[in-house]
Amino acid sequence: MAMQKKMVEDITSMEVDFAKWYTDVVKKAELIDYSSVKGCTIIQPYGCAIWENFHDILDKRLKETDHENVLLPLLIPENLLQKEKDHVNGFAPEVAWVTQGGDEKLTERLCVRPTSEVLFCEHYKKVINSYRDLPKLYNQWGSVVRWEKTTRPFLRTTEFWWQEGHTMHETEKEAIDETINMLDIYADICENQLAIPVLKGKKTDKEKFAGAVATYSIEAMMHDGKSLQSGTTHYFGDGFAKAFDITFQGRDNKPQFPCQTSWGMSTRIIGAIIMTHGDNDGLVLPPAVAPIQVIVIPIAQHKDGVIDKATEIKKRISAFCRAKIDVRDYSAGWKFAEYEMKGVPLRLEIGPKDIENNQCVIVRRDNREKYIVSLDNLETEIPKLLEELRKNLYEKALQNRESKTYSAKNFDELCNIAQEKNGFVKAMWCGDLECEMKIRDKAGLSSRCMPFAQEEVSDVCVCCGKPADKMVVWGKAY
RNA sequence: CGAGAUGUGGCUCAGUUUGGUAGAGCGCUGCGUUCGGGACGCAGAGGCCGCAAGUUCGAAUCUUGUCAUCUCGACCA
Repeated sequence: MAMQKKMVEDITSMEVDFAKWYTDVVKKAELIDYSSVKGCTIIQPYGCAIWENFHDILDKRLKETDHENVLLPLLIPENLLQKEKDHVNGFAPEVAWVTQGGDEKLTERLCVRPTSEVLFCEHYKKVINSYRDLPKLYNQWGSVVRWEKTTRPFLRTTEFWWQEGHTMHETEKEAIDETINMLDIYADICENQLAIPVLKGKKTDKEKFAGAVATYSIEAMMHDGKSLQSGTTHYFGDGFAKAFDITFQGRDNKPQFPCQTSWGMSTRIIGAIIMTHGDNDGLVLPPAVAPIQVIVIPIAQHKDGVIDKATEIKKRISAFCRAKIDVRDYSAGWKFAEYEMKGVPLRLEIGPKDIENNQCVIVRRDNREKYIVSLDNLETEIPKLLEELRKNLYEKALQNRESKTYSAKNFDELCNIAQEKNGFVKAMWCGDLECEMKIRDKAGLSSRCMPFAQEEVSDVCVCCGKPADKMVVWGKAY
């Protein structure tokens, strides 16, 4: 009997070690490679293609809502960064500095942008003069650098790619609406395209962005019950505008400060996709961002006409989906495993018997269900299956979240849940930082957000017992 | 940043205790046989042993430093 040889492509199963499973998937699916600088990763073609698909989806939504893309510098002079106190204090520990140009020491050091608020402010000061210049709805696609102590592929890297929207508005209401509308767009893309259910809510003061009046986020639950902040929007009021002396002449002919927002989603979302949908065979990609939606695999491809027929089918379905054909000289089984690892939503097998019967076999990645489909029906069946797969991914993710969501009325309950389970805990909070800190230190949970969809778990704070009317979702986070 | 672990062909690792001139499996290349769930045979190619300094006649192996990766913790818009 032949010895079963060790498969180098083996992926650690999630139940054994979720963290290792994650890095195995990231590496084996060839999403990223490490560079020689700590926390800096190379996003490989397959990972990059996922990001590009995400980029296209979001960019389209931004343009539909009148946002314009710009490109700002990578470097920020120190004095500029210093202008807004809270902001600089928040970011100081994690900025990288350029101190030398060629052989010459710089008279003023330059920071590599950790985010671009101050750059946008400097520019907005110049281009905003009248209420007629507002709103300004700018967005930038680019990368930023944050010198993190602990890094993990996609989830927290030293350099990461993202979009950062920075907008200026005439009124407070308009700016607040912008932060909420953007959060809605983020949530909509997550849920309807990426099949990731999210909680929309407001961050506590402790968790909010340095310099913001309010921060909102969408929180997604990963397969292991941990939370991943997957998109954020900030309302700044006129704090930055004052610090940077940005004024415009109002409708009343008087100088006024505009109100500002910023918001971003990053390559971290790829981590969310992996940890929401992936399984022990590797990635499972939602069709909207899958670089390959249908992989065509010719069976017994050495036989006459098989490759021709498969190529013809690939060309035909390319009209309505991202399709690829693999005619490499690997066994069919090898290819099956390969594309399952890469999370390709649908596999289309076509062999001599199929050709004879004018049919093919389509297999779904999410549940391995096999369908025998007439070649006459590909145009209707493939989109239908892709959509069913998306729905199923969403349902499974939602079910996972719901099965790992608990509620606690008092501190003991909260601690017990935190001790025994991984997941979200709904509990009331009085609003005091002290209670939030105690919950972090004693229960090991941080506040994820105060969901817009509030529920009254009880009427007193889970920590101090004083009257409370805010429900907070607590959890462990990436 | 604290504690621990690791770094040897593309990948997974052995070799380090006791210093003596580098190994295996997989992958890769070529040819042939296979081909509906990770096929097989034969023949090949491929390694400044993370980097730097030191000890030594001699270092993958010992010493020091440094960089990176992983795990846990602290930190983390």
